[in-house]
Amino acid sequence: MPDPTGKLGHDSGHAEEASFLQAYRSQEYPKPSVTVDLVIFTVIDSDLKVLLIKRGGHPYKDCWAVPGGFVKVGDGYDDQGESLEEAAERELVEETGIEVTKHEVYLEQLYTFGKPGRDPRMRVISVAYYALVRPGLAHVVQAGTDASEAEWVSVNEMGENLAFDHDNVVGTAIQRIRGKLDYSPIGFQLVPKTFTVAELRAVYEAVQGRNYDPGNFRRRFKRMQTDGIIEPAPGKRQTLTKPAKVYRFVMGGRFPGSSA
Amino acid sequence: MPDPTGKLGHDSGHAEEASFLQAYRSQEYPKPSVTVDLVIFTVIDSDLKVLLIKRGGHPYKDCWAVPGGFVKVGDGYDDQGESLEEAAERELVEETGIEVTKHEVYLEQLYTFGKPGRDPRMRVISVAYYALVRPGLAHVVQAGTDASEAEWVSVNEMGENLAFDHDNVVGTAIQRIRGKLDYSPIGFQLVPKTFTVAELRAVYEAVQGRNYDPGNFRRRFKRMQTDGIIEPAPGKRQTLTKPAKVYRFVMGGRFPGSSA
DNA sequence: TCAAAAGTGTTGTTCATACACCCATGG
DNA sequence: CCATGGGTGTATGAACAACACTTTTGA
Repeated sequence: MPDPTGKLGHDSGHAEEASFLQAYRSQEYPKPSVTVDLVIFTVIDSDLKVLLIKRGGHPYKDCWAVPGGFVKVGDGYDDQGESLEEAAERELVEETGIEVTKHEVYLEQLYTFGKPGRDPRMRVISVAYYALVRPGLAHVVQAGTDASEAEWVSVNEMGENLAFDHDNVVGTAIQRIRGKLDYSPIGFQLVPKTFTVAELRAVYEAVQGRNYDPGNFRRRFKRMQTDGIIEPAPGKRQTLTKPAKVYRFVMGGRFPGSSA
Repeated sequence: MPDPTGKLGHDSGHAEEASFLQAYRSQEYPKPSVTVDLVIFTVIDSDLKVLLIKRGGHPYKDCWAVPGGFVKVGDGYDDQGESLEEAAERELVEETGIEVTKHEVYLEQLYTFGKPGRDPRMRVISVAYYALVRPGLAHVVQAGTDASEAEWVSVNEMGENLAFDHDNVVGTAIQRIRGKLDYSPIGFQLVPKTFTVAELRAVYEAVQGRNYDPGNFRRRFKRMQTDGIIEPAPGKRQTLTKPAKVYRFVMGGRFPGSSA
């Protein structure tokens, strides 16, 4: 939208017209490469994990990094390529074999990282997304990856040695989901489609990195139920001791305070 | 970060790496244009306003749009150009004459819009920022704009007829500040450096589009004071009737719940 | 003196936290 | 029977909302 012509607009014969033409002939200006990076979360064994990929080539060879790829840009007027969201979904399928619509994966734009020098080869601007994958789907990962090593890494065991500025990217993503957990329904995206109170609580504890009082959490859970956010589901869950009721997330029910 | 070489990346020797990079630099893939758009807010007459610019050229000639410009990308290894943040700051100065550091303007990345076709001329990916400008500085705008019309437009009087997808951009920005107002100190960025309780309340009302109970808001105000977020400032503010005490924002005091 | 805005008090509701407690089941 | 975890009750305090109320000023 910002447009080159807009400000200088009146195409009279000013010195500004030069830059007008330059801007319009898009090839004159150098353009950055634009990629989409994906921070993919899941919860395994009550532990928040991120999908990392071991880099096979330079730079940062043998370092762990977050999966990502170039945004497909068309080459003309007719074809302007894919959207950022589509690029992110495509990347998710390529890396994990998981399809967003089919598996009801939550995918949201996180932040755009564009500091010069973050990729030593060239100017790269990277639009980061984060995805929340249900535990049951986590296994699919092995199949989707081509040759490169992929692994679920606990956010607690993760050092500060990721490739590029991916430490920052992952850190930002963690902050985001921690912040959103309390006032948006993202917690349900990290739990099986039917779940018990304790399972949801485990997710909350994994994300926030602290313990919740079981009784208080149950009350909070009940409030969500009366608000129509969750509802009982048929069946029970077998635990170590007493079997527990299972619930499911109600897609239509609006979360309190989530007008957006 | 996603990298081209990463996935394919079986490049063996270091010697090869240089030439590999050179080879890669040749633009095999088409790249998008990347711009920075700016949603600049201020509060005038207890009304939330956005700075819009009338477009002089096509497309969307004579439509109102949000200011924006291209991100400067270097053309080589040494120079990779300016960061997104720098581009946003530069754009702010160019359009309004306001300097971020000097005038303590709040500037934050909002969202990245990249749908194909949003600019009919070419593929444009636009990283949007929003800025919060104190009322006293709003006048500077007239000076900074070159030829093109610029105007503070009330968000309430704004239709759905902005250029490109700028309706969406502005709408997203409004949502953002509405959401952040309650749990972050952004409200102080829309008020003079010293302010009264009523002035801050007016800002809150302008942003949220609803009225706050003066008594209750005062209590909330006091709580911020005991929390060390704001402190009394010397002087008084002359109002229509009874003069009011003025306060100032304490830069160091951390906002409750704003760990990030 | 009167309107308007500054400033205070009171009450009720909701929600988070802490913590004590009962109940059912598998070992 | 007994430990574990499912499930319930109660008390406290913080914060918000609604609303009545007093005080201070300029016109």
